[in-house]
Amino acid sequence: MDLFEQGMENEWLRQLGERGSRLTGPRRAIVRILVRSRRALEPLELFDAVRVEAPGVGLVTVYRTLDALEALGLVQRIHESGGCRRYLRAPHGHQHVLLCTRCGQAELFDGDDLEPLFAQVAARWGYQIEEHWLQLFGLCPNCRKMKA
Amino acid sequence: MDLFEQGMENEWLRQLGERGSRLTGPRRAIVRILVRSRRALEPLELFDAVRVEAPGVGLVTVYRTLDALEALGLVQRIHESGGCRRYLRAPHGHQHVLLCTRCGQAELFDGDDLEPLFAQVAARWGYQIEEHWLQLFGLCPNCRKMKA
DNA sequence: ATTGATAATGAAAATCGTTTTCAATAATAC
DNA sequence: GTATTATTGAAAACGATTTTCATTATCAAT
Repeated sequence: MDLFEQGMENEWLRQLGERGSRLTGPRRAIVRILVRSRRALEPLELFDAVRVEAPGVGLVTVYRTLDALEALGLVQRIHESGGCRRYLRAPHGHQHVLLCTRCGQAELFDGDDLEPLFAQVAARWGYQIEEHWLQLFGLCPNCRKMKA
Repeated sequence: MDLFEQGMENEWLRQLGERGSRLTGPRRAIVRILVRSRRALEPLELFDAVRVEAPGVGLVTVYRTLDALEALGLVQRIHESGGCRRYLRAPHGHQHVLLCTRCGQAELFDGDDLEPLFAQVAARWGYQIEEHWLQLFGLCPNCRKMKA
């Protein structure tokens, strides 16, 4: 049923292992939750979720595992006006993040190619563009109904 | 010479006053620095800069003034991978932020109209888009030379 | 399977940036 | 000028994250 998540979980563990990390119980539990979450999660939320299945895990390990996954580019910090501490699986290629401001649900959408805009800005300001961030905020279909 | 900054400074003070805030020495000093800075500044950096001209000002007042200016939409927190604590004068309309990753210099560029992209995403995901957030990172002309 | 080297762990303490509290001060309306 | 009351700076409190360290568990080599 959740073949997609299962596959991603295995891939993340593989990449962790390849990097020389040991595949411990806490790490497996943390990856398992992250891969399956439809929302971006704060370290403490993730900690709570992990402890349901793996009661012994410490908050410090959650922080350390998030760092490792971020270093591998598997997970990304999400920036919001209220604070920037939630993490989400990282977008690939031209994907960008779309967040529901009410329930926090997150989507990764394949955005337009923004290169023309970058070229234009680069020409105007003389900058050499290295990176860009685009994020959209709105109401998901469910929350739109709720609100109506 | 710096008529532009001077004008902006007066405008910010006017808006603070209109909101019912008192025009105190510390506030004037903080606004003066912010309006003239070509870089986004952390509260502590701003504090240091302010204290050169107004030695008595406390760090707490810097925080409180930044909050007030942010509430008025005059100043905006800048998001970066290394942390999200620097503040910059806020973009207007379709303006977005362009940051030099080396020296921290910031530009506000008039970006393309991104509405078509939003409409496309809204249609595909059923979201009602409320807000968007675009930032570019790169090397400014000066830092490009330095590096070469 | 057993072992040994060492990466990873959890708990406690330390640290960092920011916010709260509070008595003293200063800006504004009268 | 004077009274009112927002603003101030210093100290203490705070929450999130990081560091430290002794113990435990993974994994490679036997």
